[in-house]
Amino acid sequence: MPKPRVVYWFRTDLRLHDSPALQAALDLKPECLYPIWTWDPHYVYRARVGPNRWQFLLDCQNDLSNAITKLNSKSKLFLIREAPQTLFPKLLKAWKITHLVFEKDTDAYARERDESVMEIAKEVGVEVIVKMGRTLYDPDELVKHNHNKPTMSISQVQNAGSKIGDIARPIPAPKSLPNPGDTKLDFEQEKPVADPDFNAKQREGKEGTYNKLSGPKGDFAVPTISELGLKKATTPHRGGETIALEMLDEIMANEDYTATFEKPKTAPTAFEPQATTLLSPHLHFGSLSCREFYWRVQDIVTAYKGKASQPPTSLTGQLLFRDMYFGAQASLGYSFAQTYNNSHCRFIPWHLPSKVDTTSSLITGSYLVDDSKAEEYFIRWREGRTGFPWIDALMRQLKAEGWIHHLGRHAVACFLTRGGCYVDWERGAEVFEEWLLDHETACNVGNWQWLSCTAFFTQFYRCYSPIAFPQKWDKEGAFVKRYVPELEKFSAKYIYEPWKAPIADQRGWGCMIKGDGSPGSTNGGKGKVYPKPMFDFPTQREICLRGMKNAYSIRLYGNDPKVLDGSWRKLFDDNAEGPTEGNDGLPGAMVDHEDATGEEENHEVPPSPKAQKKGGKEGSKKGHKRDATQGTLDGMVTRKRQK
DNA sequence: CGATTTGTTGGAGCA
DNA sequence: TTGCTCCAACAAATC
Repeated sequence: MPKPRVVYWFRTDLRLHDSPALQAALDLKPECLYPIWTWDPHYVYRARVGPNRWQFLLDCQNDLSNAITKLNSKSKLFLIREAPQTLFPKLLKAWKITHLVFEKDTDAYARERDESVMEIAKEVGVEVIVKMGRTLYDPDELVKHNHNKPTMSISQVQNAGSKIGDIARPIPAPKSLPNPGDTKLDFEQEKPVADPDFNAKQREGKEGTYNKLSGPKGDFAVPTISELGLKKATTPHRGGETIALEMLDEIMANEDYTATFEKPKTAPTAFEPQATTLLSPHLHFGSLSCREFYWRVQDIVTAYKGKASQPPTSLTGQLLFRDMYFGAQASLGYSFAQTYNNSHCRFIPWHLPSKVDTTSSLITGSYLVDDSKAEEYFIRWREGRTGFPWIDALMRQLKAEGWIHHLGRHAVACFLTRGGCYVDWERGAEVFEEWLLDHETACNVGNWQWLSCTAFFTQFYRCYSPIAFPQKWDKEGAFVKRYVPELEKFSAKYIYEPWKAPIADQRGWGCMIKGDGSPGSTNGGKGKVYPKPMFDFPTQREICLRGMKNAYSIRLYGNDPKVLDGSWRKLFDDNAEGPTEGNDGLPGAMVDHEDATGEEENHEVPPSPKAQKKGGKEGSKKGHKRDATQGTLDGMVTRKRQK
């Protein structure tokens, strides 16, 4: 029997330490091993990925490629610029591959992709080996041991986990790697269809992801930001396994911190240094193994003389939440990431609801502007000019650095949804998806559902105040002053509500509180301005609470027939909060296939709020392409059957 | 079964 | 400064 020729396909496991799948590849004792990456058009065009996360990904790839070369000077991470669905049929033949090995991925799209790749491999007689490695427990196993239901609470995860058994100890990094074989590519490159391109706005140069199979120099190198045409990153946080392991070492060196960590007690206002580990982006890209993290912490906790913290607030508890969200997503699939058709997400008639493609039941990536005020609130929230310094500082930090503290995420998420703007959580989740370095669909979606009280959490009367909450840690407002420098001279008394500062003080502190923070609102060239608050918070909080109480009493979930067909409106008063008016509008914000508007920027503000949906359709745009956020790649990659 | 407790991370007022 | 109750009140888990 000939020796195996193996392709190891890296995805969200960009590391050498503790990779069960890589270990399985090496256990084959292959004649040659090709470590590869393929550019998935779902990531390039359909996921929302800002410059900071692109940079972090390229960092991870560079670091991994260098680490591979250190183990074998003939090897590296081979980046091949084509969609896996079209590349593999050709590549597996060209390189005479016998085995394809990769880490299991239970994200909704990834499952579909991997299914089709496995089918391809079968057709060309290549054996596929898949190993779980991304989470503490295999999400499918968690679900199985949770009575085949999505894991919706930490206790469910703990119960299911205890039935699965012990969490595996990490596997050491390999000490050597086999040579790759001949890397000739004697086939044509097939380019995916770039349209629609959700990431067009992330680019300033020419998009060159798919210019040549082996890259511009033909050496399979990690692409540069300029090759991909991307804007420059602004984050100080960098990727790669080397950095991740250094960070882990540094954190573990502080045994008190590691053993007594309690998430709710860490300060979201800390910035030098941050109060939490900042390892989440590494967990996302796999530059740090969650089992490595788990056992390093657990061993310190076991040996700790004092009183150690416990899950769920402890460091290991944080990993259990991650597993919980993966378990929920693994069970619910595409519907997990949206309200529509989601059996476990409560239906609330938020403003700015997602449009839904009637043929797929998936949200399209664009939304209905049912209310011009809500649209203004959303845009000001996104741009960090709400007039609430705590919220604005967080949103500016998020955009610039790609990371904010977990409690800061709570504050801005509550503010956008149930505790302020009454805007659909899906709007906020999309912004986080674009800007977060650590964006993980399962965790992001789960946390937005949590904070909006649509799943996982229900106590909507527990509402974060943008004024009182940050004072728990930062009375002086040092955090605000760091990210909203306009206010750097403001006294502690007014730092969280600067609109209350006397005009004379505002003048003395060199910043007037006026306008809405848009580029046009200045002080006529005389000093700085910071916007007035966009609403009275106590009033808005009351409106939201009333809306939530009402929606909760109606008790609809995303898969209720009344939600699916639009008759939910009959259950809400015409003057209830949200797009509730009338009894015969379109179902939710459902749109016909052809009516899906492509671009996020397409939202014309309606002349009068609530008027728009009366007519229903906004004019037919025949032949418009489909643009599902979480959707499949229909029409993007065409799989050619091999003879 | 109904009652009680618990749930990672609220706020205001008070001792 | 910390810890307590109440606010107006959800729902799953547990007793």
